[in-house]
Amino acid sequence: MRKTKNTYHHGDLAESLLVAVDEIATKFGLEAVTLRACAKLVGVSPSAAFRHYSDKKALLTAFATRALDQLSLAMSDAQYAAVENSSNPFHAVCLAYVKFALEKPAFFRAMWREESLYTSDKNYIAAALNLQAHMQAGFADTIEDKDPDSISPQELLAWSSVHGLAKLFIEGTVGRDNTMEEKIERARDMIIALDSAIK
Amino acid sequence: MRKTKNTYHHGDLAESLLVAVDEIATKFGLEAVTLRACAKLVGVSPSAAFRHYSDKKALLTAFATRALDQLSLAMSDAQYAAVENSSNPFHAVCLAYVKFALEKPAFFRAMWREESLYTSDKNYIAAALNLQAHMQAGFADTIEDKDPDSISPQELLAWSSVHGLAKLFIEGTVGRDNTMEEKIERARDMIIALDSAIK
DNA sequence: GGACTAATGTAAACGATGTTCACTTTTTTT
DNA sequence: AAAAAAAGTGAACATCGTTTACATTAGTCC
Repeated sequence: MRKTKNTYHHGDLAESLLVAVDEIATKFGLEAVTLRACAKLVGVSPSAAFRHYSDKKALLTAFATRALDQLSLAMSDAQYAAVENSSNPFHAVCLAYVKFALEKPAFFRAMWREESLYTSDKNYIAAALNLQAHMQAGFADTIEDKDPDSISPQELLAWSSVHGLAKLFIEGTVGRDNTMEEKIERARDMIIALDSAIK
Repeated sequence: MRKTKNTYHHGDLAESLLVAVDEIATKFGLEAVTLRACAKLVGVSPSAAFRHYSDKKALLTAFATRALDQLSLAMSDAQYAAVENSSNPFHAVCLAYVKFALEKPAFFRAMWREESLYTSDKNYIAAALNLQAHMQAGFADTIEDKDPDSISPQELLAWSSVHGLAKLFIEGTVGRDNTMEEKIERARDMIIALDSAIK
């Protein structure tokens, strides 16, 4: 797989650390992500990480940025598929958002943890704006929008509600004893209610 | 103010620690809340806290519970005032939710930080259910609800959207360079959109 | 009113974490 | 081939949450 001849120089530590964050977060939760654990997983001394990231926060910001991109991708995939099936793209995009949160909670939580992110980071902001664009693209045919640069109240409602539902699910505030399927069903119902409120 | 005669026994350390959490969180943010800092602020040794809370998490859970109660109160106040003024109670309750988040971000964030809370704590769950009840009470005249025990899709939409908007504001994802007034205005607009989607 | 007990505090220590610093090893440049 | 830059190491530090053994106070019972 990877040439482990020269063990001193790693090759692409920056990337490997991100993979390590992924692994640990997925397996043991975001709280278990520690610099030392990542370093150990990669097989490198803790201080090595600082050659590539100024901070733990910087590493997590990079990870969050990547997570945002994944979500954007999932949403545009869903939209594309909906157009193919000639089903409702608005529904599809909204549902994709909630589904992503349910299926990859570590990623979803990571991308919105302001307290452990540099939310002013250029790449992070760009990814967030990109996500917003994908969101609005999904709304395009459903919500009439005069000014495509700003967010209309309807768009804000749509985004807020899927975001909020995802959060409520993940926090366990809502649907604590629902199965995954039931949660998705509830999400679908909410999105239908949302739909009728928007057009 | 407080009799500082006997410095050994504090009197009501459990309560004082909660006040300390409040002070530090409000002044320096939730991340600055550390057991040692709280203890120092109260004037007590770090280990003393463990006589009253099994954990840092337990302390934060108690704080979150209190925050939930405050939010419940703010919402029922808003509802009451709206009824007095014969303005729209649904709008009032929703706006109160977002306003609380904007005005007391530390509290709002504290109550939803699953990662640092015992979300299965009895009191915490009770407070969360109570909040939900206040929410639904605010919706009562607006959203027709067959089964008052469960949450209808419309109610879920309402809750999700105000919760989501609050989060988006606090995270800085939306309205990063809006003033407080502008944010409230946007919230109002969103709630109006929500309203027309629900009845 | 004193003795016993429970409650509540302290001080010192531990392991884990993020981070820094002086140093070494490899890679790149010239 | 030499010099400079890049990427890694290991030891150390401060801080944090937490535990342990001990000290002090408050409450209760005879």
